[in-house]
Amino acid sequence: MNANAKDLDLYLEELKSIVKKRGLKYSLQREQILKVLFNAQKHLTPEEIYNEVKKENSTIGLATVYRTLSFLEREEMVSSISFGSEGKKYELNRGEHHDHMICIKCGKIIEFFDEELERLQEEIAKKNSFKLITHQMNMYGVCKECQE
Amino acid sequence: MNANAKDLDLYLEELKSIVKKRGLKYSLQREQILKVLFNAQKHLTPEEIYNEVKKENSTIGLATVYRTLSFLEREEMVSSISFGSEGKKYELNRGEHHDHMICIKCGKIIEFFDEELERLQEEIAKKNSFKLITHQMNMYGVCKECQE
DNA sequence: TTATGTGCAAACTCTTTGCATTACC
DNA sequence: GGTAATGCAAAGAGTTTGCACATAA
Repeated sequence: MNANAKDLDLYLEELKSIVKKRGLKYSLQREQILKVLFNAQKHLTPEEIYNEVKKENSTIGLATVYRTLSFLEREEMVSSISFGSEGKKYELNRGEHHDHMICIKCGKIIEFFDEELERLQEEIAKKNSFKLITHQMNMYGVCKECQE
Repeated sequence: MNANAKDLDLYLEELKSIVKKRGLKYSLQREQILKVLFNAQKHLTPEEIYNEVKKENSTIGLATVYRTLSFLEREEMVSSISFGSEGKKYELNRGEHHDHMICIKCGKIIEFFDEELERLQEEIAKKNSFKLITHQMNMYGVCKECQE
């Protein structure tokens, strides 16, 4: 059992406990969708998730993917991001908050976390009597590779 | 002639010069859409813009609004923002860049500008060899009024 | 057993496109 | 007069919903 497999188990446990807490049911589909999100090294569209799950479970429906993503987002296990004219993309919440640098050439999304940025926002919110819940900082530009 | 009327004229002049530069044509519809964006005190959906223009010009088509918004965004006269499950909303670019605080209760968008935030981003981009072009910082939370 | 989840298809919303007509230059 | 813009309707994309059936608890 490697570290990754262990981590996945933790997510599956979390899913089980949420499902139980809400009096809902655990299903293979929910597990498969979560697994795909876990294994992805990037943000995925519902369509991409659907195609990925389909490799293991040819009968899954796209509607199930949409329903599951809404459910997982409501339960804060995944987050979505959308930019430009592209649709929503989803990622698994891996604990700590982060922001995004988005390459306008290749579409790659680079995640980052900056302590000072977090502090600064709190300050700006306070200054405006705004009760901050979450934020999304998206920086658009050209990634290192695409500059060459 | 008040200050506002003067400002609007400047935007109309800018539109005329862009249209000329591109070898395109000036139209009443483009002018009316720009005027609506100028008068709006908030971000507008294409549908809202369409309804607003319709009050003065009952034959305008929704497709024209979409086409004009794409055009104005391409020419950097307007910007769009989209959040949550809501569609895109548009605003006139009034010269200086700003970020947004979005109230999750009433949907209000509060604009702000913070010098230090701008500086910090440049720094983060540089640290990651990312060529920054623009950014969007969206802070989600509850506005002063909705906290009461 | 019984309520929830699923798959399918239809419906819906938002946006884009083709085309004949209009209007700008 | 020639070309771009418009309005309309139809087509597309992305997403949601209704319903019968399957399945977890």
